[in-house]
Amino acid sequence: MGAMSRWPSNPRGRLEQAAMDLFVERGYDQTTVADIAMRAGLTERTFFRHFADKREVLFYGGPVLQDRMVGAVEAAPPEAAPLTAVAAGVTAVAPMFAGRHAAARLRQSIIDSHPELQEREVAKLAHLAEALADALRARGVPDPAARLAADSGIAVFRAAFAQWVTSPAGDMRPRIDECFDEFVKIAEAVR
Amino acid sequence: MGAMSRWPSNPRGRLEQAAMDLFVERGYDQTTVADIAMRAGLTERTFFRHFADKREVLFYGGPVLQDRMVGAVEAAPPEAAPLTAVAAGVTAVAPMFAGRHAAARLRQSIIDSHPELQEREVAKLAHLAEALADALRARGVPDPAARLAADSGIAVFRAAFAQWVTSPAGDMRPRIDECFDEFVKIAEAVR
DNA sequence: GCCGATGATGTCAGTCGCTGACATCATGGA
DNA sequence: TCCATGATGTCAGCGACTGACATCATCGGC
Repeated sequence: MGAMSRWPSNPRGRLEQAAMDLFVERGYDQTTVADIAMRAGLTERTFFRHFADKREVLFYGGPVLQDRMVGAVEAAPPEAAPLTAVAAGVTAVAPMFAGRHAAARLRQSIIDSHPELQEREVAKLAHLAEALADALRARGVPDPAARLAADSGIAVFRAAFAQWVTSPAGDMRPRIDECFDEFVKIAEAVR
Repeated sequence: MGAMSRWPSNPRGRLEQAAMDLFVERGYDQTTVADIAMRAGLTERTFFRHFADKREVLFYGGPVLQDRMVGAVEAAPPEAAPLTAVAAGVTAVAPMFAGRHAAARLRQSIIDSHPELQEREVAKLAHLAEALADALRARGVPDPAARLAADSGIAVFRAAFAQWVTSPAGDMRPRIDECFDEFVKIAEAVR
């Protein structure tokens, strides 16, 4: 096993850092993978052993977020309504952003600077929605309700995140609650 | 429905058709852009003059759909609630799928066969959602409501489309209405 | 009917993302 | 000590994509 994260090693972290730095310094498409690897003291080939492609270096936190969110949905009481379970999933993830406001902001500015990265971001969110929908189906929620509830949860998350990053630092939780309330109001106002 | 254009020209259509054929015959990543161009009687360079990249050849109908949907939102009565306006946009687009069930099904099976294409598809939907949100903001709907209502509309559209393609041929309109009702029920059940 | 402008296409060369195959090297356990 | 293992380096190559320039067809003006 022994994957120690001492200083000289931790190649993955070094690659992530080098990539972020270079993307900020020169921009995403003025940075080659070879550049990133060189700054991290590694080779291009090694980069691709740690990340599936150039974009992925910015999205490595994804799986953790997904596991947490899906776990909270699975842990919700069986009698909870679909959207209630999804809301539990979304709020369960809020603490993961504590103290990361500056980093999230920087990361988001990079993503917003290049369509290729935005594409990957929405793909990650779609994947997350799919995992949420699967968790709901496992709770007995049929389609299309499962898909709709999952996509609704992601919509709330996206809106809350957007509010959170563009505001001065603070907790993400109240933003989620606000957006969730707003979401319900919008849906009810249609009557 | 063939409408396979006449012999002379219409290079874009020929490229689209050649790409579809080859993707079905050999699969997406066993098909090079040079293959597509050759079958269409053109060169690789010409392919990239008509489509921004290899994926785009499958997504050329996007802008039309978006214009129609956004137009319907803009045309909705000013006093209509955000989600009502969005619903008008989504339903306005249903007729565009009439008589295209088989084609849509084929296209979807190709997209589902490769992550790169799924990524592009959700990116297109995200772009559509953004356009919808802009139309709502132009109607005076503030954030995060505009974003939430737009994403909700896209969620309904996705769910309705998924129901429609996986069912025997028929009109898409009732699917949209069903999914919209289901969506409202889900949102209300949270109380 | 000729002629030059315009736009679409072909040709060529090159960069970069990404992969397979194989060599090297450090580490740790038998 | 030795060798199994995993991480890294090296090399060759494919395919997506782009810029630059040449060619060619078409068409309006003369």
